[in-house]
Amino acid sequence: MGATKTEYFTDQQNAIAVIAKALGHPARVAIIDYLLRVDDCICGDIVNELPLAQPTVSQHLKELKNAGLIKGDIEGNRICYCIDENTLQKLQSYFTDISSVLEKKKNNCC
Amino acid sequence: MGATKTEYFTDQQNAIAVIAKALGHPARVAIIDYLLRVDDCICGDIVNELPLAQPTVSQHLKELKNAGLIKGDIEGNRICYCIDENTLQKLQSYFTDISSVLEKKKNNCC
DNA sequence: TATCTATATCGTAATATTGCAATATAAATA
DNA sequence: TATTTATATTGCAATATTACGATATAGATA
Repeated sequence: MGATKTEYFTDQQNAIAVIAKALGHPARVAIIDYLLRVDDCICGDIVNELPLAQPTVSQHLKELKNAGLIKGDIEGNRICYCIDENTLQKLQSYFTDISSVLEKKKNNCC
Repeated sequence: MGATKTEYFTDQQNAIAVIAKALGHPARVAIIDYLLRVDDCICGDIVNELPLAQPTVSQHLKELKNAGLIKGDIEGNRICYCIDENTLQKLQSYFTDISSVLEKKKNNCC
């Protein structure tokens, strides 16, 4: 018990859940926000932007990377992270689909 | 240690995280999918649609409700759940914002 | 009223997440 | 080469999540 039963759900459902889960922590939302604000990709100071210790930030970055939401290249001393637009696109089109279904339904029963 | 430090982040960041977290489990994505497929709001058999025990489904429904993603009315013996479009709208517009920022940036450095 | 049916809650075990100090790694620089 | 700087990894404690059996609740129905 305790572990998510991913094998019982569809690939699509699991894929959406993985991406959503990665965004399910304010620090990770803050990281995405920061990467959006920064010009180009000269990152390297994400740690200073967050109210968390360096290992904690590193861990959150790892999770965002595992979920495919960001990608990073080694650049000398530093790592340059930026948003992976493809993955965000996936989530966005999922919501677009939902919206269009809801649009057709127009059920106001609740 | 161990608890998320929500007080360190903005209301917006926390709000997005709460909604995303609720979608961060395939069973809950499956529930949303099911509510989208069902005509009207004559639910009442969500449990049979999922490969999980009834208390587990009930718990997932509670979390979706707490996050504002679904709403439910008591209808006699049953509870009629349906999607709360406003909350989904919030997430969707968040992604739309992100997309428009990315569109302007066009940074291909990673 | 007794029973059935649908859902919620409680209690608890298994597992996962969050956060950080300590330490490791590796490139840059003195 | 020694030091500095940026990031990752390890190890661990605190907390949260996931799942479900047992039980409670409450409307519907016999």
